[in-house]
Formats: sequence, structure tokens, C-alpha cells
Amino acid sequence: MRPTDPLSPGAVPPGLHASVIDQMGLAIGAGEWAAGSVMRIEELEERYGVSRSVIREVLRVLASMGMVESRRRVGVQVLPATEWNLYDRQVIRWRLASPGRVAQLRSLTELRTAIEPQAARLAALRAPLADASELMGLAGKLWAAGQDGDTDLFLTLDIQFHRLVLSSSGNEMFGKLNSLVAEVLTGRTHYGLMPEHPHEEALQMHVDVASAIQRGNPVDAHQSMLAIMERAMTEMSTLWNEAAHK
Amino acid sequence: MRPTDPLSPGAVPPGLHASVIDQMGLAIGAGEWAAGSVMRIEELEERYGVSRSVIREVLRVLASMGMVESRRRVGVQVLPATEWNLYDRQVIRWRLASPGRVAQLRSLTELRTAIEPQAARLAALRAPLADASELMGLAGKLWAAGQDGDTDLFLTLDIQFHRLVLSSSGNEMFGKLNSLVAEVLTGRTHYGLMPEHPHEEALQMHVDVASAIQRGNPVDAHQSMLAIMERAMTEMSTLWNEAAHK
DNA sequence: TAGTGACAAAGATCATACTTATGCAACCCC
DNA sequence: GGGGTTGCATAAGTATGATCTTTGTCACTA
Repeated sequence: MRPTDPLSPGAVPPGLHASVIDQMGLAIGAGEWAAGSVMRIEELEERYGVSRSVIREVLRVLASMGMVESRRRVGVQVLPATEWNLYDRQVIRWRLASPGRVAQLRSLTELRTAIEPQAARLAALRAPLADASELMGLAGKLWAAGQDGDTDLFLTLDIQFHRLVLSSSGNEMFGKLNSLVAEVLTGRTHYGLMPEHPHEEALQMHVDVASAIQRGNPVDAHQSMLAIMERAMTEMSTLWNEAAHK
Repeated sequence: MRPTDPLSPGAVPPGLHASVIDQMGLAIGAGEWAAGSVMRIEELEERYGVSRSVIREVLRVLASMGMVESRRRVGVQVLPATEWNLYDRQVIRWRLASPGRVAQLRSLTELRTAIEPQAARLAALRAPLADASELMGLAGKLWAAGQDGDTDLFLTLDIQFHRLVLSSSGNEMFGKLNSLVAEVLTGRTHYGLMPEHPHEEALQMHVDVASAIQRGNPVDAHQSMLAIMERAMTEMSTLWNEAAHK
């Protein structure tokens, strides 16, 4: 067994950058650096124990996400959250890990409410037969996992289900939102904003979506997916209010 | 007059990076580097006449956009378009500048069809009075500019109008799409996919949206915005088919 | 008080040296 | 001869020092 890198304990997959990017993104996302505060490159080198090259490359990436901006003679300035690239997968994850999580989930779910029913509608018009069948299969397994109360499996299948609907829409922009949806579902589960046991109605709706897409019925597909979204929004609000009252 | 940098002729705003990023993004977006092809850092240094640090920082950013991936002992590999971060403003612009423009506009418009009517609906429920008034004002000016046939002004106002609707929705995810919409509208105008003279119905619909939002009528706001989107899609298809038949 | 010019701080860029992972091919054992 | 193993050359990764360029700041002048 080769000696694992002793410099990075709980390091992210590969590379020094990835690690530093993640740490900084997490810190900024959590508001540990208020918007407007400045850091100097030299500081950061020291704090993360890496060289200038690494820091600069990290900063470039964060800058391209709209999280920081560097100006000569001043330093690297943290930008307000309104500038951040909210559609970047990492930014989403960082924000879901932050205290502002709930508000974030709310707006993400609103976005899903706009997108996914449309995606389902288009899928009913355009999905290849193979996709439609797979969707039916997934809906079935999802039902089973829901009844069994197997949370992990349920999450995995749920992600797959929504991913397939999005990609079956035939629209690349919708398809690209699959990672966003996956983050949302994972976040909801991970942070306890999912009901303990999925309600039977919710399971049925997934079956309805799959079935409508297979039948090529855009109106039903749209309607059922919309119902799923509205239910998700309601569930989140409920659980969130309960938590707030405790 | 100080000597302007002779290395970058039509250089982008400030900085060497920005320039190189733009050139490379444009080239990759246009398919000049087929997916899977590899480049070596040393090559790129030479080709763009910049040092290694600059190239590396550029590559980091492109990698974070999912456009390239670098592997030791191999080089930097161009990733297939399915991996690209399609919600990044620069990626959108690069693709709109490429031959695949029309397909891109189609999927972007489909996305807008899903989002903007919802945004209008939410705006009718949540928009502050000031925003609603400004919207009415914009709709008025838009009408005037449309009647006058002042294309530039029309574009500017159109962008402002849609931006304001998105931001008035109170949803940050919708709000963040304003740059996407701006790129689409600019692209349509710039590449001749906009009718010469905006049709009166289209102008009226913008007024209808603003009016519905001001009245706080979500159903009408949704409906009118949807009509705008459907009309845009139709216009694009028509012009595009005409162009194809020539 | 406003305008102006010198100074210095900090990022931007360049150049170079050293480290590390890894594709490939030669090699060896069965 | 086939399949696994070892070595090596290569190209990216990381570190560091030097130099260039921009731009706040502040003192000085009118």
C-alpha cells in the first residue's frame, strides 16, 4: 500500500486545487468572508499552505464563478452573493451546505416547478420508446423503495428518474439541470427536509408521469409533474415551519 | 500615446487571460478543436504567445466550465459539448457565435418559454409597486421604439424589460437568467433572427404583461408572457426556414 | 480646496527548476 | 505466446524568484 499523501487529510478527490477551491468556496458560500472583504494572495498561500500558482489558479476559477474579483493594488475582493453563478454545480453545493440552505432550497424548488413540468411535457412528445420504458421501470422501483422505506435507494432512484425525464425532453438546457436537481434531492434528504416515509400519493404521481410520457400524453405528463413539484414545495414548507417552531 | 499591446489586436476588456480565454472558448465552441483532441500546454504557450502561468490559469477556468480536462502524461483534452456548462454566460456567447447557433437559440428559447411565464406569474404576486411602474414605463418606450423601427433602442429596452420581470419574480434563480436572456436577444438581433419591424401584436403583449403585473393578476401575466415566447419561437422558425430555402 | 505628481503596494506576467503521476512498451515468468 | 510486471520518458502539477504594470495614497503646490 503506497503512502497516502500526508499533507491532505480529508482531501477531496484528486489534486491540491480541488481541495483549496472547495475549502474557499465553502467558506465564502457560508459567509465567513463577508462580501467586500479583501484577502491578499500571500495571506492565502500561507493559510492553505500552497504556492502562489495554486492560489492564483483557484482564484481564477472562483472569479469565473463571480465569487471574487481581484484588483491591483487592492487584493482579492469577495463579491456579493448576487454576483455568484448560481447555476454552477459547486456553487449550489456550497450554498446548500451553508446556513442559508432553506431559502436556497426554496428558490431551487421554484425553478424546478417551472422547468420539470415543461420537460415532462416535451418528453411525452419526444422521448424515445426505450427511455419511456426505462422511466416506467424506474417509477416501479421507486414505488417499491418508497414502500420499503429504503431512503438511500429511494434517493438514487429519484435522481435517476428526474434525470431521465430532463434528458428525454430533448432539450440540452433542461438536460443540463440534472445535476442541479440531484443536488437538491440529495440536499433535501441529507438535511432532513424529506418526509420520513414518502407518501403514497407522491409515489403514484411518479408512476403517472412515466405513464403519461409512455402514452405520449403531454398534458397529463405536465400536470402530474407539476403536482410532484407542488407537493415537494408544500412538504418542505411544512417541515421547515415545524423545525422553526421547535 | 502609449503603445497598445501589439500581441492582441481586437483584445477583450482587460487582461491577457480574458483575451486568451475568449479566443480559446470561441475556438472550442466553434468546434475547431474536435471533442477528444488534445493540446499540450507548451503548444498553447507558443500559439498565444503567453507564459505558462497564463495558459494554466486559462485552462483551469475552461476546465471548470467543463470544456477541457487535463490529464498527466497526455495533455489537455477537449470534452464533448454535452459536458459544457451551458448556463455560463461566456459559453452561451461562444456557442451563439458558432455555426450551431440556430439549434442553440432554439433550446434557449424553449428554456425561456418554461421560465419567463412563471417569472411573470410570480412578479404579479410579488413585484414591488416601483418595479411594476417601471415595467409599465419600459413597455411604453418599447412600443414607441418598435413603432419607430429603432432597432438598437428596441433591443436595449427589450433586455431591460425582461430583466426586470425576472428580477421582480423575487426568485434569485430566475433573476440570474437575465444575462442568458440578454445574450439570446442580442444574438437574435445581431444574427438577423428578429423581424425587421416588430409586429404590433408583440408590442401589445409586452404592455399586457406589464399591466397584468401591475394589476397583480398572475394568470394574465403568465398568459401574456407565454404568448410572447410562443411568438418568438414561431418567428425564429419562420425566418430560419426562409433562410434555409434560399 | 483642488489639481498634480511621486511613491509604493499588490496583482499580473514571465521564466525556470523540481516533483509526481501515468501511458506505453519492453520484459519476464508461466 | 499470453498475461502480468517493471522502468522509463513525458507532460502535467507545484514551487519560487524576478520583473512589469496598474493604481490607491499622500504629500506638495498653486
